[in-house]
Amino acid sequence: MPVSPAVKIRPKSPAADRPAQILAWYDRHRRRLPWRALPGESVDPYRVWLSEIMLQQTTVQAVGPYFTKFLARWPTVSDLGRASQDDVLRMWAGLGYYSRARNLHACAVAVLTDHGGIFPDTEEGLRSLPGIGPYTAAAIAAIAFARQCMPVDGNIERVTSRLYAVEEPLPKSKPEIVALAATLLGPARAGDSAQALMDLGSSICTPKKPACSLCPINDDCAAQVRGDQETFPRKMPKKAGTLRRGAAFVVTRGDELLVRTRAEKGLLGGMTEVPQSEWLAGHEEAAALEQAPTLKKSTPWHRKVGVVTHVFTHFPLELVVYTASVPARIRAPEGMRWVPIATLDDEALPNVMRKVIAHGLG
DNA sequence: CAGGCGTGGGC
DNA sequence: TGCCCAAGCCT
Repeated sequence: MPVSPAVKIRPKSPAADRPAQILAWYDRHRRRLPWRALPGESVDPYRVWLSEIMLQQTTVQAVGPYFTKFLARWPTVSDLGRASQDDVLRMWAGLGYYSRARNLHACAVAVLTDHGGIFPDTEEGLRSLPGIGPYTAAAIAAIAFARQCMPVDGNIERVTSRLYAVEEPLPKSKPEIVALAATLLGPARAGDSAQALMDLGSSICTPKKPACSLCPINDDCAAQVRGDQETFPRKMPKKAGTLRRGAAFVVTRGDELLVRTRAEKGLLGGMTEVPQSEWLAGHEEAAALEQAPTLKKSTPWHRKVGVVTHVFTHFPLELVVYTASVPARIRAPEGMRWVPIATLDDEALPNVMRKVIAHGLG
């Protein structure tokens, strides 16, 4: 008996079955990650929270070692709440977006002092804590507490916008995408539904060259049917930042280096740096040199050949590096301190400063 | 509410 | 190389 045409064109996954299709795929292809409980294992809200904060705008690969380090040093949220912010910043150094580390510590303190060391178990309660926004609150509520929430991150935005071919560009389309993503939530297993979409987005429904042939809901995807799935999600063009320049001063006193701590808020807040000029778009090197630390009457500065470049999210940076070596009797100027070069790894040094120091000492 | 806020990897 | 991107939040 010949196969009827109707059989060939019937979708294999009607829209109503999407949540089940997605969960079935997840049960076969889920990633095993350090912060994920295995099937049947109890979920630790602390681990879920810690991983979600670290994963904000950060790749799984980068987070791995940091998550392990944090968990070993502070096994519970109460342990973290009793730590000093400086210890937390030092442990976070290199991971970027340092306000996350400050908020992480503030959140642990709040959970310890205001909630007896127990995380709130609702989306609303979580949302009130520092560093926990709409996405993270929904993610923790769903994954750690089985609440019926669908967090919407970059992955889920992409999957959803392709599935429904959402034409409106982000960020205006965000509310629409959030509403559409919620339809992918099954009647149970909310946390698995969310993590399934994230895994799907990271491994199959990728920004470039998505592997649609492997997707469990490919024949149900509006963009895939049209063939322009790579163009989703639509986004508003972002404007580029202006190049800023400055001068950094690498001053040694024997085997010690002169450093200071940045202001608590703003760019690289609370992190360690070498003394340096302001970073300005209309930078003039002579003026920058006037902002060198005052050490003795005529410190002989040596300008290192070349520049250190660094690209922040919103502007590129070029730093020229001056070095000086001063005698042992020279004291650190107001607000600065000497630290042994051998212990620099223990400082809260952002990567841009590690580049500067390497350039200056090299 | 648009812009500030790090870093590393992929192409 | 230069650009885009990666489990966003805060103001």
